[in-house]
Amino acid sequence: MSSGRAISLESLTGRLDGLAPLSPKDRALITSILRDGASHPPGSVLLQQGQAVAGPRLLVAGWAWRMRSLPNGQRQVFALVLPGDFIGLCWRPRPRALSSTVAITPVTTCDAGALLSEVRAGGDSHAGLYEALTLSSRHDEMRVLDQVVRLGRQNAVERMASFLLELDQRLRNVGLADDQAMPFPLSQDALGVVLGLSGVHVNRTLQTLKREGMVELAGGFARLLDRDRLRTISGFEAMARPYADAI
Amino acid sequence: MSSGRAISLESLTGRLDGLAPLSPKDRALITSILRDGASHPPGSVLLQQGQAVAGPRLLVAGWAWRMRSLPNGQRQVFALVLPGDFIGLCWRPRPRALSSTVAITPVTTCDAGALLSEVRAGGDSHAGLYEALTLSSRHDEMRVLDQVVRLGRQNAVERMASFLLELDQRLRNVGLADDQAMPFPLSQDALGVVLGLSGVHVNRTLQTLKREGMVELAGGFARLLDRDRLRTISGFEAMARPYADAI
DNA sequence: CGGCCTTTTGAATGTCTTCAAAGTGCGTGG
DNA sequence: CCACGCACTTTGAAGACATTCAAAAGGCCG
Repeated sequence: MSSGRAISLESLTGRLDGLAPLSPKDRALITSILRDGASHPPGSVLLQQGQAVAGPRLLVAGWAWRMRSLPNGQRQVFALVLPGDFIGLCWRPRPRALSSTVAITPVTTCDAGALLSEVRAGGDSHAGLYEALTLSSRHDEMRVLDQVVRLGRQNAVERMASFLLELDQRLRNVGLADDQAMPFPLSQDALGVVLGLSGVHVNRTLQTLKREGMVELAGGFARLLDRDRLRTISGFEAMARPYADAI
Repeated sequence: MSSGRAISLESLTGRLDGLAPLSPKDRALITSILRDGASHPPGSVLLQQGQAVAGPRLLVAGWAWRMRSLPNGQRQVFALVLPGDFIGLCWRPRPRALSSTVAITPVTTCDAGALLSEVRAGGDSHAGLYEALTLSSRHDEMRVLDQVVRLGRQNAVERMASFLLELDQRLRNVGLADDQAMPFPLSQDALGVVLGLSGVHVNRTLQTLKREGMVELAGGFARLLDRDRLRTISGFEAMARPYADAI
């Protein structure tokens, strides 16, 4: 877990504490599951659609996507999974996965099974962490709805703006980006898969945003130079919404 | 609750029992909440995005859509809500709604707050119903993923086929449709809103399906004349998947 | 019958995809 | 150090799919 892309313990507890106040016991539990991680090369299937979930894991470093593979060989992405996000988190025993989770970059994950069972067994002593985990799942759902809006109602430029703002907010939230720049390991083709666009059109769309001075994208990093204009273009405050309890 | 479109008690308990075996106590509880319903005209907002949920309700008759209103006046539909579906079902106190639910047709709903609190308080005595409710929410999530696939990867004919099959399966599952026909109260414009297409293009798409003898659509009813071919066209077995436990 | 909503049709336009090829950057091995 | 290979980016041109605008036709209810 030495990658520069790995979430720090502070950022992880910070993110969850922002969702619901954590007790010292909660923090200790989080610390304990971070002890040993597993590495997965790009393309690794972290969770297979239709199969029973072995146990929840925490993504610590790298990027993955949550997607469905279609019978005709196509695939559709529902959301990105970033450091600090859980994979296969579910309160019922051995649930079956509705979607696959696949590593895009090299990825590090930790077993979160112990965390889940401790919280479940702990009752009130882990009420804060329980609440934080539930809210975290809620946000996953919210991001899928954002994706529906992108795919259903937005053109290429709008999708790109909305998606870049989402990434910006999420990565800053876990301390992996700052005001200046964020890591951006996606190829233009991969970006097209996420946004439901061809790689060629992603290229032209990015050129527009660059020409207008809103975005810089090079060397594995992205800079949002004009967030206000991007927000205007994106058309909905996908990521400006408070991280609040939500159906 | 006299509408011909209302779900019967048998169908409702049947649907939930298919998700998880219900006890007699579960069935009595379901019966009790069906006693009095409220009527809402088309366009009624049953649940408002961003607002705290007053309490869960059960849709008994009529159709609604779960959607988001965008700042620019556009709207995006995430899923249809049909008789037997819950609205605002959530295990946490006073959650905030991520999406609005709006009546398309005249609608009847029942308060399901008592059901939720009884199940929560009842512990093991309502384990079956608890499981059924949780799975029901899971299926709502699954249908949103189906919608993402439609919007992201399918053309007009494919979307239409996939959507009609979904409706067919869901309505038959609650006894509101049979092998022959299903009620179909949506105008072509409304259908376009659901599928992310213009009303005009919905019209042309339907003509294709009718000309090919796959669908009949008139007088508020739809007939799927060639389900096999529709399944082939739809490209993914959205609704043929077993209603199983799933992430 | 008249009004209103819905469906149908035509034509022009727009956005994105596809195919093909050229250009760029970077690491590996000679 | 240079040459090569490979993946990614960029560019052009043609075509597919869906939208928009406008108008005509159909159906239902007062």
